[in-house]
Amino acid sequence: MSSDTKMTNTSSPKRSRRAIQKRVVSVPIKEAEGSRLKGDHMSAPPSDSWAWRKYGQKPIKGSPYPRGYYRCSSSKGCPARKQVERSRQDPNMLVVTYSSEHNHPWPASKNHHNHRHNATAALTTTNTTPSVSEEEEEEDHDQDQDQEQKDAINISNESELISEDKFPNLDDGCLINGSEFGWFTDFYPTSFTMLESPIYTEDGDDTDSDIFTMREEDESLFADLDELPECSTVFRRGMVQREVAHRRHSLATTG
DNA sequence: CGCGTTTGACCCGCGC
DNA sequence: GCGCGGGTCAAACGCG
Repeated sequence: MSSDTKMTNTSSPKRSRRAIQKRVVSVPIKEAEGSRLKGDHMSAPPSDSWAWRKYGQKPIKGSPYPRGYYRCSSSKGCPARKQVERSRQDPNMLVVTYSSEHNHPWPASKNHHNHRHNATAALTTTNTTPSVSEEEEEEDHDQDQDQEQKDAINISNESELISEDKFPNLDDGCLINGSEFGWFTDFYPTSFTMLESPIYTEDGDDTDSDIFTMREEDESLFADLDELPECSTVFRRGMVQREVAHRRHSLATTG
């Protein structure tokens, strides 16, 4: 039969659907974007500069709100995916789960106030490892980490769950973490909360910077990290934010 | 006319 | 082996 052309056959199910690194981020719903149009039945996913196309929506058990599935429409072969759902505890919060990374540079056509380059490159180039790591970094792992995903929902409530317990590596790789969140910060430069749980899978050895390979395109995102009056309030919520704040401080001082 | 959104169906992984 | 829940695709519709 040649009428497959879909995952039904072939496609080599090498990796399970869950065998993909995921990053959960909680962001407050911005009315500005929420009321963009269509009324209010839309959760209005925060625009992170990338073009996302909705390809599905499903009600999630345990949550009164449905979950929307987005895909990067900038490039056809872009594996980048995004899941947006409203927090069960804080309807005012949006839980965005990012999967995979973009395999292409920015959609130059989409002008987008191209931020001004600050000194962000300093940290990004620290552990950057251009090369592969963008098509088959999907490792497999799910144990307590998976649990965090659920916690992520609660995090949006207060973030009390974010403790050293969850990020033992942070003690040694705080910089790396900072870099990871770096791109997030720019996604919501106006009012983000950035409560995320890096749920990368483990393979046994390589689970470091390789997970987060940033490129210049990503770096430019940082540039938007200026003074966020809200950040002072948001950052104190978790050590994760603290790291970023610390990083920003460094940059501000250095550059 | 093209693109994006919407909705239903289908499929897969996992738990019981 | 069956059922549940979740994830993705595909066709249709609406808007720009």
